Amino acid sequence: MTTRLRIAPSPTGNLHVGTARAALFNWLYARHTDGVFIVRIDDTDHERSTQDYEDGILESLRWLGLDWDEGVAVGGPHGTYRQSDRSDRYREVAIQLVASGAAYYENRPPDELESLRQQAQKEGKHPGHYIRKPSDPASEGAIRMSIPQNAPIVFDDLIRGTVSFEPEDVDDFVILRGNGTPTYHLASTVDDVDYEITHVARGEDLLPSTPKHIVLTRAMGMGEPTYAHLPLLFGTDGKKLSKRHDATSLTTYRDRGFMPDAVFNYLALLGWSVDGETTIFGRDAAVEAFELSDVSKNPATFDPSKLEWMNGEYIRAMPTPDFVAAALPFVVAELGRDLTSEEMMLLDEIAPVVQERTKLLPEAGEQVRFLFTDIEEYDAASWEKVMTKEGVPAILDAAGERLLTLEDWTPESIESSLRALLEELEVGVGKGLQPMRVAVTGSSISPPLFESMAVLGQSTTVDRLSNARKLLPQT
RNA sequence: GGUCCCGUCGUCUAGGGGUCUAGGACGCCGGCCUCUCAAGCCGGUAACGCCAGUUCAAAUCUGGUCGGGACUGCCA
Repeated sequence: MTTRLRIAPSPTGNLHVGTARAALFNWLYARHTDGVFIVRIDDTDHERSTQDYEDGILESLRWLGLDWDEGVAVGGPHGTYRQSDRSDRYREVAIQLVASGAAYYENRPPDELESLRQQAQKEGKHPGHYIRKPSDPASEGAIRMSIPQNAPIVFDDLIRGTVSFEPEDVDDFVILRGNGTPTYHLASTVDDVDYEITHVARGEDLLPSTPKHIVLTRAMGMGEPTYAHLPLLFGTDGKKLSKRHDATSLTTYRDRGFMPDAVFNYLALLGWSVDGETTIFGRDAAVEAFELSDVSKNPATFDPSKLEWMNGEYIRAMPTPDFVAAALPFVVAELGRDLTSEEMMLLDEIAPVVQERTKLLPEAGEQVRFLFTDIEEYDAASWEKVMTKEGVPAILDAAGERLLTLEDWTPESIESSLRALLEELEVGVGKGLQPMRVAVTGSSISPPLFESMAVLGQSTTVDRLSNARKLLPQT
């Protein structure tokens, strides 16, 4: 039997990292088992669902490299499908469940509602748990599931093991709202049945909903899928990762200059490992080794610093042309304009030494800025620390003079020329080069100096040495 | 409050009765290298929540306890 898995994002926001991680695990298992991976758009909340969010979520999934199988689910864009297209089906099931006695119309007299409200208060439960909010319109015909009280609801979770709920702890939950729209529980369960989903891997926050889904599935006369409840992702405060934490949507990671392969790798490591030793691995290796039953039970704290380290690993491992292509948008953003074709050549030239020093793509923009724009102002701390030292004017003068007449303008030639000069001046290499760095790049932190000068060009380099010199007192 | 889930270095994890004086990775600290910054290399720091029980032997099994989390909506 081929496995069939799905991810069901709701288009009420951008793709959340928690959802992305769940998508990743579903995708890994589907690919590992040569199964099917479906994307379903859970847009039963009409108020908050938007087309833009839907498009963004699909784009994020593609960015992460999670491809879904088109042609299995249809009706939505790009081989996905939307629950909003299946309203009739959900209503039909709800009616059938009422007919079979598995569900009932909620229609309680006012005094009974009041006593329920008081009971809810006493038990510390949300009042709406028993009664609809008065402000809700058209509430006459809500349909609730009736929970069979004869036996505990038990299931074997691939990750948790055997989980059991007593029926009296499961409330009669609404499956069809008063306005005729399905709730999440109904829509999701009906779809899992209709699309013959074999494995439901989702966040542990849905563990308490699982008995509801099982009751529903059985009432439809079907057997439930295999469940695998993934450990939650926590923010650094130890709470479930939610919108209140910063950077919870996948697009922020793309925008901050993270590589999809790195994010994929990092997310896969949250709750799972290849062998306990391997840290860096690609999609194929993950697909090869992945088992849902190997997923950890413990919640995982999202650690941005490890992700950043990993991103650096991936950036350094890329072919340089790929790095240039990935970094270009961030260079453009840094400059606020496009690069000319001449400037593109300069970027290609400097790229290797910048690539080594880049952890997040925007850093590449900062590093190469000095190549494409005049130095409007020097970094204040660098100037203070380096340029106010004694002997700096003489160093800059001598360097400018020497480089002005240098014939072979290459990093190697510049290096030997300047090293020889500093030896003549009896100035240490470290001490002597820093003023030049500040003069040429505007900061005491920059790509390697000789490469920087070589790419910048002879006349510009000499000009910048002289410009900085003019700002210093005459000796 | 009730129900359910979870507890190995600060963080992600390996481990599932002896090979564990607990391994790997990030971070942090120190050193080397070095034109700055990175990278790289070397070294260090640091954990089985606690208490019982089973056993010749427990991080591993059992019970309890403490702690954390999720859910408790006509949101998903």
